[in-house]
Amino acid sequence: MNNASKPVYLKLRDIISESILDGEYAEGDMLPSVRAFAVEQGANPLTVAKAYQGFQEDGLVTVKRGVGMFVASGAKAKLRDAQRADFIKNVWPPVERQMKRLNIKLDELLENNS
Amino acid sequence: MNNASKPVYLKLRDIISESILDGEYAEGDMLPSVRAFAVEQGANPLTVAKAYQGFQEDGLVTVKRGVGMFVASGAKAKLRDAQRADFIKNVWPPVERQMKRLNIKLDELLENNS
DNA sequence: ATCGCTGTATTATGGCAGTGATGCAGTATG
DNA sequence: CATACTGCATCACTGCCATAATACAGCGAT
Repeated sequence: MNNASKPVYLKLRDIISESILDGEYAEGDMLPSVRAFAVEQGANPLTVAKAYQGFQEDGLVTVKRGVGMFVASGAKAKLRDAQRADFIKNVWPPVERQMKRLNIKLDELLENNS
Repeated sequence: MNNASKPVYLKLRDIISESILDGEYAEGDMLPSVRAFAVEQGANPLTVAKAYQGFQEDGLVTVKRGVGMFVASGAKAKLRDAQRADFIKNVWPPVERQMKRLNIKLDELLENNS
C-alpha cells in the first residue's frame, strides 16, 4: 500500500500533517488557501477543501471564514500523539509480523539511512 | 492502512501467500478450488478467482484447466524473495521515516510481543 | 461601498475499482 | 455419454474519487 496509490485528498492530508509535524507550519500560522494549495499541488480546489475538512473536524485547524485556516494551538502535540497511537496500534504489528515471517532482521534495515 | 480496510481480493491474496510461506500448501499441492475457498472465506467465487489470478501471472501457481491450481515448483523461495524485496523497498522506508518523524524508538515496540 | 481575497455549498459528470449472478469451457471418473 | 468437479469469460451494479462550473458568504483594505 504505497503512497502513490492513495486518493489525492489523502495524500494532501499527509503533506499537511508532515508540514505541521516538521514545524513548517507552526501553530498560529495560516495554511495555504484552498485555491493556492490546489494550484501548487496541481489538484482541484474542491479536493483540497476535502483534505482540509478532516483537520477542522479533529480540531487541528481553526477556520476564520473569509480569512483562512490556521494551525490550532496544541495541534502539533495532538497530531503527534494521534499518529503515534495509530502507528503502534495499526502500522507496526503487521510490519513486525511480516518481518518474522520473512526472517528479516533489523540489522539489514538500519544501515542505509539518509 | 489496516488489513481490515483492504479489498477482499487482496486479503485473500495475503492469506494464500502466508499459507504458502508457512508451508501449509507445499509445492505441488493443489490450492482450494475457487468455489471451495469462496465458501470457506465467505467471499464470492469471482473475487477468489481475481485473487488467484495474480499468482499465475507471477508463475507461482500452475493452472490445470478443469483440474485445479497447483503450487509451482520453487514458488516458496520465489515468493519469499519477492516479498523481502518489496518489504525493503516499499514497506520499510515509510515506516522508518514515520518513526523518525514521531520519534518512536524500537524499544517501545519490541516488548509486547506474542 | 467596492474590490479582492478567504472558505463553503450545490449540482452534475466521468472514471475506476470492487463485487456479484450467470453461463461456458476443460478434465477426470464412471 | 453423463456427471461433477475444475477455471474462466461476460455483463452489470454499486460506491468512491476526482473534477468541473457556479454561486454564495465572510472578512479586510482601499
